[in-house]
Amino acid sequence: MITLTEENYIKSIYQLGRYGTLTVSTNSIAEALETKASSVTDMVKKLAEKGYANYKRYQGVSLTPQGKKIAADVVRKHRLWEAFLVEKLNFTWDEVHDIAEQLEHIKSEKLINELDKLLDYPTHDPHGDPIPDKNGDIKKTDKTLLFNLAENTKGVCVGVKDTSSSFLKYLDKHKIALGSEITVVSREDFDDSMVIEINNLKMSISQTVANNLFVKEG
Amino acid sequence: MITLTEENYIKSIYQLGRYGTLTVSTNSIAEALETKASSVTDMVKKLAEKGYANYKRYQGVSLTPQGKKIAADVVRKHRLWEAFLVEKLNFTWDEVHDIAEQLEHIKSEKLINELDKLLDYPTHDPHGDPIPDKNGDIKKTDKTLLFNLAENTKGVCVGVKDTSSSFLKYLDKHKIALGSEITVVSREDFDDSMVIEINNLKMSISQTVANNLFVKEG
DNA sequence: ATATAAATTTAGGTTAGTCTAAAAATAGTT
DNA sequence: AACTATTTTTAGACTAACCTAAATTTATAT
Repeated sequence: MITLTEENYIKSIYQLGRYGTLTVSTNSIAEALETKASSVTDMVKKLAEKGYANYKRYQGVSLTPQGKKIAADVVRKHRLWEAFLVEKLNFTWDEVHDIAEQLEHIKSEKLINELDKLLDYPTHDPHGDPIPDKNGDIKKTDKTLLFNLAENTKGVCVGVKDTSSSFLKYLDKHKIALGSEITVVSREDFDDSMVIEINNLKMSISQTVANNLFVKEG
Repeated sequence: MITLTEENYIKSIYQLGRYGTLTVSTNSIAEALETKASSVTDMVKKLAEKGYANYKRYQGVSLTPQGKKIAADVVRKHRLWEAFLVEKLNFTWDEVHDIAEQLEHIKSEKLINELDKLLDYPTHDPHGDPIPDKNGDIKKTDKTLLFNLAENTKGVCVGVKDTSSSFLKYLDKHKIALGSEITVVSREDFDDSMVIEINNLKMSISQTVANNLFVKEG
């Protein structure tokens, strides 16, 4: 049996390693889980013993195929529950993360499959993140950060990188949502801010905002 | 903060004490939770310290008003989740208990209130057990065990006492469900079995069955 | 290449929840 | 009332997950 804590470590390793990094550092895991590096070392040894992780002292960690499957399952559950909360229970996208952190550990294959069916097999969660399928496979889309768009190009908002409540509320306030069409009007060199047009209104956004919004070009 | 384990102990004390017993024995809690009496003693001391239980050595345990509120909340969540699984996710009444045992510990007031709304404020779970309201109040109905019915009296099935999968499947097989009208045709003295009529068919049931079916007389 | 800084691991200790075995209290029986 | 059986509690020990502080390894900079 796998414990709740083990699942959380595996999920962290998975998510930290998601953008190419072959191996994940002890410190980054500790930071992500708000725990201490020494605790991470302990757990990572255990995960390696159980066959979920590859680990050599001082060399970082990666997941075995078995570990990856577990991680993808947890992520799948997390995102399906988020979709459920928004679609069926009137939650907003800034309210769902913490509850999904709890729900993602519920063990029942039928439950998650029925949830999937009830929601009509969604491919993305309310933040635009893809939902892994039953096999753990994710079909990745060619999205880029708004920050990478050149002047006078357009994009459609397809996701957020920062899913913190404060950022999501900022977006709500300015009527920026998944599906919004955004045009980059101009870029400011000195502070990397940019002026965008959205809903026929021009507004200035900071580099931070532009670096946390995913868009699909064109 | 209250831990998952503490919640489970409190729920057990609540449910064991539900039929009148002023105080619940250490052994009965141990049996209900499949643990050892010595572990129960430890936990019960802690619950008393935290103000959730009344406890004097060798004298059994009861819940304080605070403890009762916690227990009723957990039971409310358990039964609402069971109703949800059956109503919205195509589960049968014999499949829901174990999953609800997990879901009952999810912490989110909004979640449970929205679930309540989605289900249109159900008063009973799929086994006929009443769902406590937000204040922890349960309106109890005047149900009795089928075993207590005299010959030639009728009752409507309104609940089950044993919620084990095997018993529920037995009922399914013989087309006995909540709402079924049952007539006691005759009673057998020597083994306490009885013959009942249901769906225009006569069948014999054992004492065990009659002692685990709740009916509303008349 | 060596010194220093940063990251990681080890060593030893804490807490929650559990267990077994032994001791103490209560209940039941003659 | 005294003996026995049952129930409950205590004592001491275990595991999972965590911590701090010290030691070790790797990385960085002169």
